[in-house]
Amino acid sequence: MGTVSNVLNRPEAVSPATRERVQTAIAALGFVRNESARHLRAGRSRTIGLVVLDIANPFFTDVARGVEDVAAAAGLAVMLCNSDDRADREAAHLDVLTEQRVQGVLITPTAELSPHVEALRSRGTPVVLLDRRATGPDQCAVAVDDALGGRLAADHLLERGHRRIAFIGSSGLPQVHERHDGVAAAVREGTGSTEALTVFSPAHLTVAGGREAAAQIIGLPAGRRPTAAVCANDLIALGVLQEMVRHGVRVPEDFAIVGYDDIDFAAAAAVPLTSVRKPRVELGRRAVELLLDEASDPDHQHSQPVFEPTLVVRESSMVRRPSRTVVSGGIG
Amino acid sequence: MGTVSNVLNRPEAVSPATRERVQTAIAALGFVRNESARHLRAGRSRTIGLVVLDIANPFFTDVARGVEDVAAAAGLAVMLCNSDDRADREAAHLDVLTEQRVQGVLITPTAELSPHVEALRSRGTPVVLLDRRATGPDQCAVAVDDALGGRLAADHLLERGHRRIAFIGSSGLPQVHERHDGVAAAVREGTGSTEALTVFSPAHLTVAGGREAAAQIIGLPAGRRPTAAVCANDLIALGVLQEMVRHGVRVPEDFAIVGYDDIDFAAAAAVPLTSVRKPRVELGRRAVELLLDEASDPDHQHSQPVFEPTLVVRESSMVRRPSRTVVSGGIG
DNA sequence: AGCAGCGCGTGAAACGTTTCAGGATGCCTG
DNA sequence: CAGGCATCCTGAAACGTTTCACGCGCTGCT
Repeated sequence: MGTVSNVLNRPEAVSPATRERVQTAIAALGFVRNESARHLRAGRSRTIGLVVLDIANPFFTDVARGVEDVAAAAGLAVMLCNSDDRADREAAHLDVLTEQRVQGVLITPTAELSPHVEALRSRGTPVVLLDRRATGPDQCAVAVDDALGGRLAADHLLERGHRRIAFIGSSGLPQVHERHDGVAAAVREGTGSTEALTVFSPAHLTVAGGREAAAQIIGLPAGRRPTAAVCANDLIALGVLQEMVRHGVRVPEDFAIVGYDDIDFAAAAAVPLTSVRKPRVELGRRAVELLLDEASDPDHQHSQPVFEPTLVVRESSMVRRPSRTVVSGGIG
Repeated sequence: MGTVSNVLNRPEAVSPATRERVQTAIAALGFVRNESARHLRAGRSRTIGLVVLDIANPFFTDVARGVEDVAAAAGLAVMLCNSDDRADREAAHLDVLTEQRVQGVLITPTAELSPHVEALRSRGTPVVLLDRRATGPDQCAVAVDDALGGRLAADHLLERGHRRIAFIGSSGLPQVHERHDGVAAAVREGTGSTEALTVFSPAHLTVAGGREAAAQIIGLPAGRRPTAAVCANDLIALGVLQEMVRHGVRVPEDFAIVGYDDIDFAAAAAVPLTSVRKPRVELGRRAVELLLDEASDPDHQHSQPVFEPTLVVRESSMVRRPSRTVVSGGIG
């Protein structure tokens, strides 16, 4: 009935008497609007999608918190989807979101950019990349200067006297690649050598992945073993820490560790972790703001803010190496 | 068009030629079904809601993983909602889920059972309580025997010689209350005294809440200070640990800590945490299974499985107190 | 007193899908 | 060759909401 709709949406257009009567009826019947019907009629839904790489990584739950705050304030529901860094799961989630005709999608994509993302955009659905740089100027993206982050981490270790450094992180993700490049550049400039950096690529960016990489490092002959590691995220760093401790390798005395993201658990670790801090909640908030603008403003200008990370120094890297100012990464 | 619908839903009812033709057209136009229209017509949606107390608590993300696994296998999308232990946010989420006519809701409710939950059930929407006992026989619930969990934790500490024990957890949540009761019963039986147990109720079941309680404990005169704590969850335990370490209190020598949930980070803590393990993923899986049964089976029998927790002993409680077999909690 | 205009309520159409009755076509059988 | 039947497609109705045109009755102005 038209009047009911008016009572709910434009109560001022209904006489007080009728309004009252309708509201009583609504309360008595326990009537609740059917969102699907509203959506069907309106052509636009009141939901946005958020697709993350790993829901078990507190970094992403913090981002999600920022997303939910802003979305809720705008009256939007959030569908939180976990791709687990698998393209097929990501695609499946994107299909569902497409069928639901969500108003927009925030996504930290898996390694390769799925055609499903393009399909969404070509339908006119705004897509904002999260913690990932845009591939072109025609879309919004909220990113972090990961080359800088990598550089901060590496410079810190170099300053402490480390001359054989490991970078631990799978190679697929561009943001991880950027971190690696930052580390590599800093190490090259700091040591004059390209051999001072060893790269380890565990299968996943998880605690288990960290343990796996640490086991490899421990397996190296002492002379070629790195004395410190920059990890692609804090989960890896925690895994490395666990495995080192388990094998009696002292952190930071025998091996220094720097994580990335600065999740809350980094500070609570067996040895509190030095980490590269990103504005987690703010990333999420900002991403939704861009999404909302793109969805509502007809002459929306795409925007690609890049946040600056900072280094938070804690115990896991707080030792100065005996100062042999050897420049090349030779046998030590 | 009816034929298109048939091609998508009952392809065998369409001649191969037409089928082919329609599929080509679908691909060419990038046609994607409108889920809202399907839902409107069908009367039932293909979405379920999951409302958790704290998305930043890894316990709940592990539960969510179990939920997603089973839901995805059944072709259902999951709306993950975070109530942050606030009744108003929970109510808002439940309203949204009601408007979306979700097929069912899994919820770990805040302290008091919201009337919104009853409203949902009276509309015929199945609601399964998660990590929470049912209030009556007329609903499904997946719970853990938290009295047993509390008992396991307390017995362990008593066995190690502790005679003044703290329980740290806000009083509002029934599951926390049950843990407390288990601890209290064990302490009473083990010491013959009711004064051996002190309860601390931080504002939230978070790391910050743990720090808050630890500060209180540290503030007590040495003679009345507990020598160990059972925490209502692992986040609290981590907070307690941090604060103790910060104040130079040695764990476990000066103060033993037992957590609850056994999240992955418990093992990675500064001092690896003894914790009461719950089958996290399994809780989620089971909850969805019950939900699906209730939603589809006309003569569904409500079921209220209770899982048994186990104690995982780690370093945070691994010291035997000097064996003064004092029975009452006197000045020590 | 008559009419313009306003305030409010009514009813129908439309959103995109599924379902189902009905109709067209062609084949088989008697 | 006619009747019956199976196969496949077509068209209309329905889901619940919003929107919009319309119409009714009242107020106030001339």
